[in-house]
Amino acid sequence: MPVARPETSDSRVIAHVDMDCFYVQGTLVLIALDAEAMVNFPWDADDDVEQRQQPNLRGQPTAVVQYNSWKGGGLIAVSYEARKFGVKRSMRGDEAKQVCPQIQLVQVPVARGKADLSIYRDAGSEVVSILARKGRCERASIDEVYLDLTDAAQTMLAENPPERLEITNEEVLKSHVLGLSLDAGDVKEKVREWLHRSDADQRDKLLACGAHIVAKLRLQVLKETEFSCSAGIAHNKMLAKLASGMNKPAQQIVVPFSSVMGLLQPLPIKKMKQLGGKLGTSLQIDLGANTVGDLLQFSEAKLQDHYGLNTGTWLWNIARGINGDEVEGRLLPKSHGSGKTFPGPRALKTIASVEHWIHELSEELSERLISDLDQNKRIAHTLTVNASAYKSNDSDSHKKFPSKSCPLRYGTVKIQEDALNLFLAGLREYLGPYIKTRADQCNGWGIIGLSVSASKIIAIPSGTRSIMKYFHGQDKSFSSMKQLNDKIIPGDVALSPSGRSESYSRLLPTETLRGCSREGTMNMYAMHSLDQLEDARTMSNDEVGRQERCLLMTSTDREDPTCSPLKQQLHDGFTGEALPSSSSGLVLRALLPIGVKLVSASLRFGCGVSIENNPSLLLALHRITTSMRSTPKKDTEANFKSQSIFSGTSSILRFFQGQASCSSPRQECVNTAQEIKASQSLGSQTVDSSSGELIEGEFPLQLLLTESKTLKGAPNLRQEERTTDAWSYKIDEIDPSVVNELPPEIQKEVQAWLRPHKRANTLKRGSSIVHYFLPNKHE
DNA sequence: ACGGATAGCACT
DNA sequence: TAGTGCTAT
Repeated sequence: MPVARPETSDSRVIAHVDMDCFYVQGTLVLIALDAEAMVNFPWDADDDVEQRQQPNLRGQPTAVVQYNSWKGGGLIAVSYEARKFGVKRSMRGDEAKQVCPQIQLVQVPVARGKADLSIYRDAGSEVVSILARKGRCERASIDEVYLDLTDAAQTMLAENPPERLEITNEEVLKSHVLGLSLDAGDVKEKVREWLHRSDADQRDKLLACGAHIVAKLRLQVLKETEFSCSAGIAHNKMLAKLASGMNKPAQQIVVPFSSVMGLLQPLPIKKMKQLGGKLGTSLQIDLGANTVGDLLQFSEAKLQDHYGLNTGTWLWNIARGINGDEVEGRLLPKSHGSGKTFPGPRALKTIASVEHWIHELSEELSERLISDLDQNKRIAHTLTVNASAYKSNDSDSHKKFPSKSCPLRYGTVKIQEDALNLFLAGLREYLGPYIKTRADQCNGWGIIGLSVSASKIIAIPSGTRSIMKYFHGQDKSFSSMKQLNDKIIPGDVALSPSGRSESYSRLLPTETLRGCSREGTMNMYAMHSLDQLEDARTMSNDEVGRQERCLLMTSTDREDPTCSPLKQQLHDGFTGEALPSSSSGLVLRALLPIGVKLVSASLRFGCGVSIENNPSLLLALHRITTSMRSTPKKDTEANFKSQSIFSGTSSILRFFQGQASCSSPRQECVNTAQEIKASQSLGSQTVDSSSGELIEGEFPLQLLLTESKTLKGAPNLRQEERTTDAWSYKIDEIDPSVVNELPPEIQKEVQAWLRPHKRANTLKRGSSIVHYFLPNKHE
């Protein structure tokens, strides 16, 4: 009973909308295509035959297939026409041809030797941007959303109740209403009657309003995208989802409260979301429950005994049509991944081949991360590598390949290197203590699947607004994340030429380029929209700036710019020219700590100043702001607080002043993920908190600056894991008078930042920089 | 010795 | 936390 039970009488209006179809290639393709969405698109009739234009596949049995060389490829989507022939997802292309000889097979685009689903994702985003207009919207998958239309429905009911509402579109009359007897007569008339009757239950009226709203939305989607979709309208997510699949394609259905039990009772348990797998099987076998109705006989306690508190309560609830899950207002995915399988004979057996594919996957991932940053101002914080492998000779050949993750550094090359290192660390662990990695040999192992993914994607905070405003003369930033999302996501979906690596600078607005090039050639990526970078640039205006730039250059940036075309380009973007000097030394002094923090974070996370690395600066700043923020306990970013690396100014200053020149970092290999971690942790222990002195005689940051070299042979895994102590930031040692030199509009904020204990409580949370730069309260 | 590529989430 | 497992499409 510790689990809270959601309201039994749920009068929310929730819709689940499911795309029936999908995209094209320049024009149109589809996932589970549907007649209405079909427009002409190129089609490859038989791989070896010439391409011919298929003007119209409307109404024809069609399927989308990826990788056709082996048994015709695998189907990932099947049109409704083809389904009638028994064609099913996950069939082979050849099988599909057997049961449906006339089937048209459309191929998923291939990029970098792997299936590329970006067009589907883009299509999904298009639809989301439309569906999000009328209420809270949650992107549930690439082609599904949940909508919370409660507010809109209530408003509608108050202002324009159904019984007075004239039909503005016929679509709503095509709604299905679960439980409405359809035996006789004019169905439309009955639906009209149901939707508009004035004596209806309040909740039914709300649903009726929801039906109107959804009908309009679906028409809008069709009009703007040519995609059709189906929808379920009910009082909660579970019911809406369940219903949306009942009448496809291009239809919608309402689930009145009164028909919920009738719907669920006979429903095979496996049809319920979440119960399609092992849990559902267990319910059948262990409890003998084959329908949802069968679950009713079990007490909540009994279900909890079997499946735990949460799952038990959840089961008890859904058997009764109760589901309190909220519609999360989230239009964007929480992670990005790129993966590929190498089945059977194609298994990867050499480090070199693995490296190749990791590079390919990482490249795609990096591209998508840049797009995300560009379009949504979000930064991913964690890089994870996963693999599935087999061991042919050894005993426990069924061990799972461990997944490994590390902080994510932006930049294709960095991701490639980090990913490879993560893989190698995983492989080492997988193979056990004996590592024989003579490359290019049959080592008795094979890699069947590889995937590289990025998670912990967090929107860039807007903590430095007023400061940015001062330096920039105007406020281009967003005051809040929500605003940012609202502004960027829905409208701008189709705008930018989603990050091709050919020319990053071409993606920059000319305004940005002007601003940067005039002042030197630090060609900062995406500077235009990111106020934090303004700070970063300002910070680089004097000798400290010079040292920064020096420090920020990685060894490979400096020494080996030609290791890849991209790298070359990036290198070309940075010339290390002096930047104009600052106007006010005092301002700089006041802001120096911020700059130092930036630099420190940059170093810590191994980023350098180059186009592709500027996202890392953002990342760094983000880490700073999140780690400095005094975190409400519910804050999911609370984890960053333990990393508070910016707590020590005097020592930092000393540190910088002590570095008269920037010596060439010695080349050192970072061999494993552990070492990456260790070295990055090292950044925060550069200065000892008590003494304020460098811990090691040799400049330890050099370790950070070295790129990890690609390993072809055995990784040399060191076990030592250094633990870190955060610096303690001596805020009091900053001369308070510098604040007076600051422009009035930011004085208050900086002051509060310098003396948080005095000002913290008086300042409003939210838009203020103080919010982000407060030291952490402990626990 | 193939169902592929991707996501999200709960649990530990 | 990071890593595993399950579920879904």
